[in-house]
Amino acid sequence: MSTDSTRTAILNAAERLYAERGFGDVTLRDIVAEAGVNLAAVNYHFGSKDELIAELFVSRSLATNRERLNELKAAESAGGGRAPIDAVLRALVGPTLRGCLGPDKQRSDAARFMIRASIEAVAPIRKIKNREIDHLRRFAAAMRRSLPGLPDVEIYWGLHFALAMAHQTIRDSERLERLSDGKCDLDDVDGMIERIVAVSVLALGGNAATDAGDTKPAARRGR
Amino acid sequence: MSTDSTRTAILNAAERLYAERGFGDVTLRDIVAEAGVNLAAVNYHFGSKDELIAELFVSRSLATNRERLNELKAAESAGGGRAPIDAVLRALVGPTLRGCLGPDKQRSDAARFMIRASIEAVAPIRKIKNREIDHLRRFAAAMRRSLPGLPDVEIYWGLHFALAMAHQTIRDSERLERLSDGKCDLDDVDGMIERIVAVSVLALGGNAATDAGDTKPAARRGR
DNA sequence: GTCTATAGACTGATAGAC
DNA sequence: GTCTATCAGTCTATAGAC
Repeated sequence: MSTDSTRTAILNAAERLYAERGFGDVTLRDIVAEAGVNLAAVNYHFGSKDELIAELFVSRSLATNRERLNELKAAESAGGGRAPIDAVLRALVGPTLRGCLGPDKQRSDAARFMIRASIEAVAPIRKIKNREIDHLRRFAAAMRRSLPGLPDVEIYWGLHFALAMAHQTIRDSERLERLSDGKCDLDDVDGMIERIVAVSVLALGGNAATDAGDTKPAARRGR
Repeated sequence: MSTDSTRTAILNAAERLYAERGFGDVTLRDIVAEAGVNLAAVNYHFGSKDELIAELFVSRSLATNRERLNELKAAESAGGGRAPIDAVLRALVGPTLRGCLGPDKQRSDAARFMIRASIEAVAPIRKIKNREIDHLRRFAAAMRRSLPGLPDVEIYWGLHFALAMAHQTIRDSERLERLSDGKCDLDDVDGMIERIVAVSVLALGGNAATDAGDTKPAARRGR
């Protein structure tokens, strides 16, 4: 037993139980029983139940954000500081989707924990998500570099819709599978990413061209 | 005071407090204090806290579903049993968005309650949402009538993406407003509806034409 | 650092009098 | 139907042994 084996035992047990039964149905006593440690250890190592949840969530989402930025950086380097819009969007939604869906990932505790976090949105997690805006601004900037002629408002809506499709696909994957009678293949993560990227590119008004020219692309066709 | 004034007092107080502070931070004691009734009255009238939340949610969402189907029926009648795809999608996302967003609606208890329900997704509400599939099948059928040539899988993805954009816009309206520095006008509900409908139509592969012809419309453009 | 033991506040739920 | 009183369960927090 090394110095902080108790700490990691708590983290692993908590992630497993939250992934399995959700946040509302798992008590600290369940977690310490699963981890084989004492109740007081949670308070000693994390301070409170909320901080334990927060620690689990931040470590996972920092990893995803790092992956996103690495993909973005690689795409922009390859293009001499300016990546095609589909590459930017792929860097935005790819890591999240690959982290949560897919034939194997679906069963990993980490993936199911992040899905729970997305669906149930408990208080400590909501607070962390609100600090995510700075991270998204980097992608808005990359999209602006990719589509210089496009008004800012279109950039933001496009970014928002891309995230919307990605997150809701993670949240409601079960419903989509049932609604479509299995016709929508949720194990084909790459196909799903390309689908979302393609729709987002269309929403931004074109086929990943460098200059947009027109100022009112896809939306606003009035009724 | 009629027979069930206590019951409605509880419902109103609960909706108001949940709208204001969320589900996690409102106790039954807060609700009965606000309603001016006794603690035991909640259990007498509703059975449990979860059933009280469920009753609030079902009554609101049944109203939205009714509105959706009315709009759909009107559009299909006008078109002789077959509505243009944008009208079908407008009937799907319009009532939800108008019910939750907009300059005045934002402040109504009912609207804010439904936004909370969408974000926090507490257990009793999740269970109800899972029974919503039959309702969505009606819209999938209407979309199929509208776009007869399109493969089912495209119908389902299009329906899913339309709902994704609508729901995530409701859930994350605050973040979008901050990210865009107010450039995305979330008070312009009609503009937002048209935007989502337009993108969804593009995702389905065209400009609301009657026959799709091609079988692989928007998505799947490989990397 | 980890544990036992326990305190104190709060929660949802219920039995039983009226 | 409405109330009081009370239950068992939860969480945070801490004192003190090892």
